[in-house]
Amino acid sequence: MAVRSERTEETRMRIERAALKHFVEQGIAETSIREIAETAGISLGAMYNHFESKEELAWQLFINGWNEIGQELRRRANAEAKLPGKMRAMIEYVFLRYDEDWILTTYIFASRHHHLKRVAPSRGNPYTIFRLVIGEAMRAGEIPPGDLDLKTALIAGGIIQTIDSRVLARLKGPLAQSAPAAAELCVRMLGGG
Amino acid sequence: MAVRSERTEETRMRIERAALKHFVEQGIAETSIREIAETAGISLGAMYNHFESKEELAWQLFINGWNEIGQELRRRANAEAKLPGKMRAMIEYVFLRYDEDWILTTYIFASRHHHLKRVAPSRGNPYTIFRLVIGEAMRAGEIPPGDLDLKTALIAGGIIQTIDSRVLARLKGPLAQSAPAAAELCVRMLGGG
Amino acid sequence: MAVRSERTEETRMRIERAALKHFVEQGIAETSIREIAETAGISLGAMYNHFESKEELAWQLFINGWNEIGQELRRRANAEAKLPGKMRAMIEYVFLRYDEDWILTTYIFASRHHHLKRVAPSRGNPYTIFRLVIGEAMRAGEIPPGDLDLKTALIAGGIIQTIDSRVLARLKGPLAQSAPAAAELCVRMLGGG
Amino acid sequence: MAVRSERTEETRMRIERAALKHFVEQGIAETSIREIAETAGISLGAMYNHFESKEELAWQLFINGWNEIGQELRRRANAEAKLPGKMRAMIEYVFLRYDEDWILTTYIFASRHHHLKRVAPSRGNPYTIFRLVIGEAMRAGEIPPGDLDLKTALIAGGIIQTIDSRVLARLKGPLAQSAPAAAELCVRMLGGG
DNA sequence: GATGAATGAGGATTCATTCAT
DNA sequence: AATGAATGAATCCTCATTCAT
Repeated sequence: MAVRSERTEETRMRIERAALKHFVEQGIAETSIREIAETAGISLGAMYNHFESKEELAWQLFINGWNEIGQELRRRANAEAKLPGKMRAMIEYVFLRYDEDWILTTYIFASRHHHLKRVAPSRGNPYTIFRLVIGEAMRAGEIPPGDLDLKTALIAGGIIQTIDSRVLARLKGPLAQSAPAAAELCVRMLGGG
Repeated sequence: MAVRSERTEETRMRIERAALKHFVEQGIAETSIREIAETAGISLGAMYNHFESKEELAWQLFINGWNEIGQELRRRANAEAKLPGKMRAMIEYVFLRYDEDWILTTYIFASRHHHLKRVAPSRGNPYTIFRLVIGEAMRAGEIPPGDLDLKTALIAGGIIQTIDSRVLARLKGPLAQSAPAAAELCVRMLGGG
Repeated sequence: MAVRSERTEETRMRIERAALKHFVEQGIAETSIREIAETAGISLGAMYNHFESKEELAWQLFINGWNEIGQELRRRANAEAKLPGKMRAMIEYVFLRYDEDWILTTYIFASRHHHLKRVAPSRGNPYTIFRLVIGEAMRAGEIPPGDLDLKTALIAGGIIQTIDSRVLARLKGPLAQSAPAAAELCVRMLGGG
Repeated sequence: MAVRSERTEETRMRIERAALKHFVEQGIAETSIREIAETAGISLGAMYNHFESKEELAWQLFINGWNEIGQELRRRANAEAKLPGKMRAMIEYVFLRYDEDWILTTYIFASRHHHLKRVAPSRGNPYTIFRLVIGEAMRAGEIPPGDLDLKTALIAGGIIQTIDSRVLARLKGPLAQSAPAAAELCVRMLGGG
């Protein structure tokens, strides 16, 4: 039983990695189930023992990662007292996540438009966490007041673009080492520190 | 001749608007030529009198807008002497472009990943313009030195996200009026002003 | 224009005849769209220029024929004054229809279970017509009273089975020539004449 | 061993009932082995410990019932001396069978077309029994001579339709109580009594 | 006997593109 | 230029059946 379960789990993992690879390289719509199956080393039909549909597979990969990032961002932000620490912890986490598993992290951020219609804006959503953190800093007087949504968009968009640019090979080396610099820039933008 | 040409041009425009609408709402891959034709009010076959292929249509819509934005950004940046003016002029332009034609502007930025394999990184590319402007400001001593690519990513990504968030209805009203605030934040991030 | 329309109509007809042939020989579920297309001499994809789906094709073939038979039965019954005449006219029509186009007539009756969930019980429905005619004869005192539904089922089922048995090659020759005998038996069953 | 066998038998029964349910509700082709397994509460693979194939399962369910009905019809007909008694006994049996197990009886008659290619026309076949009984009555002078096949079709088809109409909710209450009326109508049709 | 993952053929449907009219 | 039928490859998904455990 344990053996079966392990094997099943292992197959599922192979499918997920294969799917991520193709989704990131070609896009979701441009990837066929057959391609994923071949890369995963299983038959076409077996795919459906593990996932209901291609869209569901894409969704599961997205939402699990999306929520995990959101939750971890919240946890790391809460562990720090002030904005600079929070911002640095958050950015560091995202960049570390990228260094650990660039393909998953890229997928999550690159496919967010495809899925965002289905995501409630407040459920473990990374955007929301950034918004909360910036809003609190404003209320605490750490940074000057201002258009919260604008600031959130600038910060969150900038961080995601950093990953994007990396994928397009504009930035080299482990991304995490850029986290302090990025965090400092972000805090400075917000008028803190 | 003139009449024919006007009509043709008008049909072409209808096709482009129809395509943009569907591309933005559903994505390029998820949009069929038939849907575009129906929305444009012409027959399926007639599409091919105006465009070589769906991919070519998507590409033309993208690259024309992309280059236009890049060129206009360069022009506006060049018309200003210092970073704050440049940044403000650039952001204002992007936001005005969005207010004028949100569907096209959204399409350009949202579809950039689909097309970026085909885009040389330096040809009238908005990223490149931001990079040049920030790089010049560094060399001129207007802002402290630092990782140019990181800064470019943070600035450019932030601005694009602003549009994205607008589409997801997180920001209201004409976007252009947020340009001064956004520019100031960006300049501050870069350590200028 | 007229030519196009004629051609289109001719293609549609070829599809319908091909579909009927396979549906009757193999059953609806056991017939593939590809088989129909091949028999009709067109490509697989072209099928969908003429019918939305296989189920829709099967349904159109059924409901058009079903309603036509119902309406004609009503017309022929109305043209006669008394039960024997009505019954004979009705049965004759069904049998003639079979002799003219056995494949369509067989299809209609053999596929009725597949479709009957979708049919309102009273809209031009052959059963309903038989029921009306028998009910009127009862009220007119032409035949003794009794369980109307039972009688309708016995009469209608018997007539349809006649066709069925013919298809299974138990009855030979033109079916229409059996109409008078069948009608007489039915009237006798009902206690008329 | 006995225990095992009982369990096995019980499982087999559950499969059969599940299959009948789906076959009657959806049709044979439209029912998957997986659906049957789920309704029966066993795993997909276990199905094949009990039946060779879906078609074989459908066939066994049909032919066992079909032959049982044919044999019992013959037995009941033989136990009566004259046509009215025979007809009444036969119809009563079919109707009782329906009241006892409508789902099986409905399946048998509704699926007969699917299987009839495989059925020899004379092996315990209910049609054949009706044909024999009517033929004998003719030869015995109980009823006037006439087209035997036509009469058989009318009688047998009528009786089956009675069940069909019941399923479509046109007739209410236990069907068996309609047997005397139905038998009388049939005898009258044949010119007997 | 039971389980459910694996297989791979088959089927419905879509779709970009072509082409005769 | 417009029309829309025709083409056939491609895609998603289903399903009967097998088989290792």
